[in-house]
Amino acid sequence: MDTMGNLRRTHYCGDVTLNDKEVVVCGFVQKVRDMGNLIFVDLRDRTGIVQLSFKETTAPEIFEKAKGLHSEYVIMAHGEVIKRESINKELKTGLLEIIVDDLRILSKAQTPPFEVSNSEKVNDELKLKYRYLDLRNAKLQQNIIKRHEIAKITREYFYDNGFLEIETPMMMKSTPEGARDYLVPSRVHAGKFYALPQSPQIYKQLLMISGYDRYIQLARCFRDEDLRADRQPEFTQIDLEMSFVDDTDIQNCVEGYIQRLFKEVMNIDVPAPFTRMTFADAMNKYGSDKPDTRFGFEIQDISETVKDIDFVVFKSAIENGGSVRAINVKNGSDVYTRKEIDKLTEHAKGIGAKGLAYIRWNEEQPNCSFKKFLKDGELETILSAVDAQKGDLILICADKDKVVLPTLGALRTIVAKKLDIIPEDKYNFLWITEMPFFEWDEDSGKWLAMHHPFTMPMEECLEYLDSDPANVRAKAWDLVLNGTELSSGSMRITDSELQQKMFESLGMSDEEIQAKFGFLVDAYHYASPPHGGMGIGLDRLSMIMCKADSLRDVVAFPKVQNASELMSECPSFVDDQQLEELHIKTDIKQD
RNA sequence: GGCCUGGUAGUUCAGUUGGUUAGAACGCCGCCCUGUCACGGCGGAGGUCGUGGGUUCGAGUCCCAUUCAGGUCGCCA
Repeated sequence: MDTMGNLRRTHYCGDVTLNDKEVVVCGFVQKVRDMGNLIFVDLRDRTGIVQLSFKETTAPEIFEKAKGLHSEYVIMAHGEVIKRESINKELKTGLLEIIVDDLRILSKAQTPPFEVSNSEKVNDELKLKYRYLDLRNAKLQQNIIKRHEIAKITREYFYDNGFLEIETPMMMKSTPEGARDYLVPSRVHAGKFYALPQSPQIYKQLLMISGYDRYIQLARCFRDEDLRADRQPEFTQIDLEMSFVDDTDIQNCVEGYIQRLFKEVMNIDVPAPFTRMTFADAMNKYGSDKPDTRFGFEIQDISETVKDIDFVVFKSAIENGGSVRAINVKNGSDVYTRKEIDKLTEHAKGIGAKGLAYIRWNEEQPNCSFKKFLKDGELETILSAVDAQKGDLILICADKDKVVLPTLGALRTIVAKKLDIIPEDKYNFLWITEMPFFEWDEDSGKWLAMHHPFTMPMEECLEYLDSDPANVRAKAWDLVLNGTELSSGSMRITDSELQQKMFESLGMSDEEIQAKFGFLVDAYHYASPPHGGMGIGLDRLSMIMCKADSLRDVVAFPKVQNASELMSECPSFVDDQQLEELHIKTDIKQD
C-alpha cells in the first residue's frame, strides 16, 4: 500500500480540462478495462469521472502496478492530460484522458457486495446495510449534493431577509398531544424524561415574545410514528417565525423563497402568487387536503342528477345525508378493463367505500354497472352531467361525504398515474387556506386541534367556538406541491384570554393547561407581537427537486419501515449498568 | 395493528403439471488482447432455493407458521 507522500490533488476528476497539462487526481476506481498492453481506468470522485490510461511502453513499472487495480480501490494518480483518440460523448471529461506516470494505491477494497455504479437496481435491504457504499453511487451523491445546495440557498435567502438563525433545544418537555414523542431518560432525575422535539414550535413562539422578530432554523424533528416512503422518524424542517406580520406576509415571504430556490437550483421560473384554494374547495373538488392539480379528473357532485334513480345504493346515500359523486376518467375506458376496475374497487373498499359504480364507454353502447336500475334516458343524463365522451370511464361513489371524497380523491391519483398523464416537469404550488380548527376524534370522543392549540382562529368564526366547532376555521394554511404537503403554517394566538378559551373548547382543565403549557401561557401575559410562521419539510422538498420516489434517496443515513437503521443495527439493547444508572427496568429479555 | 407484493449464485433475474445434475446475464478468479468506455475472446469457481414444520415415493414449485424488506390504510396536534 502506498502513501500520498508529497503528492496532492490539483483537480477533481470532473473538473479536468484540456487546458490542464499536468494534473494529480484522486478518488475511487469505478472500472478497469484491461486491453493487454493498455489499461484504461475510470476514476471517480464526487464531481464525476475521468479516464486514466496506462501504457506498458511509456511507464512499465506504473503499468505493472495498474494491473493490480480493482473496483473501488482508492488511488491517486499523477500524469499528463491529452486529447483522446476516440471521444466519449457521455462524459463531461470525455474529450481527454490522463497518461499516468505516477500511481499511488492508497487503499484496497474487498469485492463489494454490489456494483456501486449500478446500485439503482439492487435490493434496498442490502444497499442500506452497506449504505456507505451506496452513498458512493453518482446518482445518490448528486442528490446529497443538491440537498446541500438547497440548504445553502435556504439560509442565504432567509439571512438576506433579516432572519436570525437560532438553535432551540433537542431535549425538551414532552407534550403527548399529536405524534408520539421519542423520550430521553434523565439520569439525574429518576423516572423523568426529556422528549426530542417534534418541532421547535413552542420555542420559536417564545423567541417572538422575546423580540427576535424573525427566526429561521434548519431544525431536526422527531416523531415516533410509522414510516412511509415520504416519512422518516427524524427529519429536517425549515422552521421559521415572523413578528408584526399577517398570513399573507408570511406566504409572500415563502413564495419569494421558493422562487429563488427553484431558479437557482433548477433554473425554473415559478410563477407567483401561488394559487390559493380553501380546504373546503380542495376536499370537494379533489377529495384531498393536498391535491395534485397537474391533471383534471375533478370530483363532480351528481346527487341531484341521480336522486330519482331507483338504485338503492344511491338513494340510501342521499337519504342518509351523503352524496353521489363521480370522476370522469377521460380516455380511460381502454386501459380500465373489467379486471382493472375490480382492482380499483378493491382499493376503494380499502379506503372505506362499500363499493364502486362505473360506466365504461369503450364501445358504441356504454357499459354501466348499474344498468338494470336505469330507465330510458337516465344513463344519457348522467353521461352528460359529467361531460362524458366515448372512450371515457366514469367512476361513481355513493356514501357519506367523508367516505366518498377521500375515496374518489385517492382513485383520481391512481388512475392518473396508471394512464401516465401527469406532466413530470410541472410544479404546481398551491396554498390550501382556511383549514378547520377542530378535528373530531372518534376514539376519545373529543374535539382536537387539527393544527395545534396555539393557532389563531379566523375572526369571523369566533362565534361558533361553542355552538359549532366543526365550522371554525383557522388562520392556518398548507403549502402543497404536486400532491405532496410541503409545509404548514399558521398565525398564533397572542391574546391570553382567547388562548384560554381555545383550551377550554378543547376540553382542557386549568390544571392540565398549567401542567403542559403553563410557561407558554404565562409568557403571553408579558405582551407579544402578532406573529406566525411555517415549517417547510426540507426532506420532501429535496425529494421532489431530485425527482426521487423516496426520502431514502435524499437522506444520507435513513431508517427503514420499522424505524431501525440496517447499517448500524440501531436501536439496540444497552448494558444493564446503563439502564441501572437511568433507573430503568424493562421486562424484555435480551437475545 | 390491518391489507398487498416480494425473498433462488456476490448482484439482477428465469425456473414448465411436483420428477434426473437448479439456469442466464453481470460481477469474481485465471489466461489472451495497444484504443476501450456496457471492451472483446477462452476457461473456471460460486447455491442450506429467507427460516421452521407439513403433504408426497419425490418439494425451489403445494399447504401452514414464522421472519426480513418494500408499498399502503390506521397513525403522523
